[in-house]
Amino acid sequence: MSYATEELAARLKAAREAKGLSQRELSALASVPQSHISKIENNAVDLRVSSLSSIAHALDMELMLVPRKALPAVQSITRSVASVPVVNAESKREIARIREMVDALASRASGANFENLQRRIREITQIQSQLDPEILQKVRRTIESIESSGSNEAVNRAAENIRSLRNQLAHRAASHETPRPPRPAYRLEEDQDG
Amino acid sequence: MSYATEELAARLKAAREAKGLSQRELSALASVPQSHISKIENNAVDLRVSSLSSIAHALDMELMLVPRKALPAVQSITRSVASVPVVNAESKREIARIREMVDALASRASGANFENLQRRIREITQIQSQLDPEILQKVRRTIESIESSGSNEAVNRAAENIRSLRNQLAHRAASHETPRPPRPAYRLEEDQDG
DNA sequence: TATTTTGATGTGTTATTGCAGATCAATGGT
DNA sequence: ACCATTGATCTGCAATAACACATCAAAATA
Repeated sequence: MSYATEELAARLKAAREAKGLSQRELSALASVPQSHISKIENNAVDLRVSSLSSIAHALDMELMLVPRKALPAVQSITRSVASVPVVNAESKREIARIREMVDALASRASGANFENLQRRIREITQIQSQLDPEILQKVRRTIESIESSGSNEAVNRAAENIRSLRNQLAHRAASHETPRPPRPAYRLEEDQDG
Repeated sequence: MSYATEELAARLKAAREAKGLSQRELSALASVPQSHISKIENNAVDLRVSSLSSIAHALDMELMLVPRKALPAVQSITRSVASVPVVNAESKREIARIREMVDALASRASGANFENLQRRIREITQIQSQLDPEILQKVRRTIESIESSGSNEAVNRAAENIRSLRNQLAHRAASHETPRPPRPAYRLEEDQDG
């Protein structure tokens, strides 16, 4: 469609992929037909604000009006937060599979132990940088080991296991990763006219 | 309409009023019927993204998708930039009148001198905080003085005059205004879970 | 290789926007 | 008192988003 919406469409698609969701999965979350999502991502429709908003919500995003003056700052912030740190397709699939398994498990297991496990999983999948399929497969196997027994003890062991993996990742990241955003990276007052 | 769009509508209205534009003026700028703008501001329609976008553009705003994580930071920034610093109705009218006069003048006058004057006027009307009707009336009188003569010299005098007024305002603001955002006012990583 | 999943595309129907143009009460300006 | 402007509201009409399905080729998975 118009140039103005092009970026929004791209952002939606990027956000969905960053979350490792298929169009159909997203369509379920946002209660919108898959066909429609496809059209939207291809910028083939001029959709309604409510639709855009609900899809954005499903992707943990918010639709906002930001003053031109604040644009550079806002863009910088969203970039630094959303920055999709190159999680390859295989990792995404692995993450998706793990999520499924946990969801399936949720019907049987419950309680503080399980919630703890869920948190650990959320933690490790949120690291994103340094996430590679091997690690994720370990995570998956760990969870599979619960599925058979289902005991509280197994849940705890898995949680601890995953925490350990997460720490390994964090350590790896700390050693040879981008040290830190060196500059503030945004400022107000873009000096828009003399 | 839906709760989600309510804030957008409110922001549009606020932005328009902050610019001292009437619905009809905005409708001209955005090529959208006034009746439609009224409905939009009252959140009575679920409008298309292109419409929202074009109106936002006319108001110097941009439609953006921002990740939940970045929301607090972004809101803080946009607030600090857009912060409608209580320009009362009378001042708004005064500003509008000044703009009209300048537009009218633009048909006769032109050149670097006139552009300079225009910039001065933009500057002073953009200060917004500390703008009171008295000052604005002085500005208007100054411009009126050009209208009669129309000489280049008069234009220059007016520009200088307005610059002086602007400096007074800036000084006033610096002395007993909010000193500075004392805290960063925003941070990333809203610690949204565990 | 066989199966499943994914994203893109098509069809028909319904609901609603968006536009045009007019009206109106309230407010403000002269 | 008179006139202009503002914002809200109504009409009809055309365009099209949104939906529910269905289908399909390509890619991923088994």
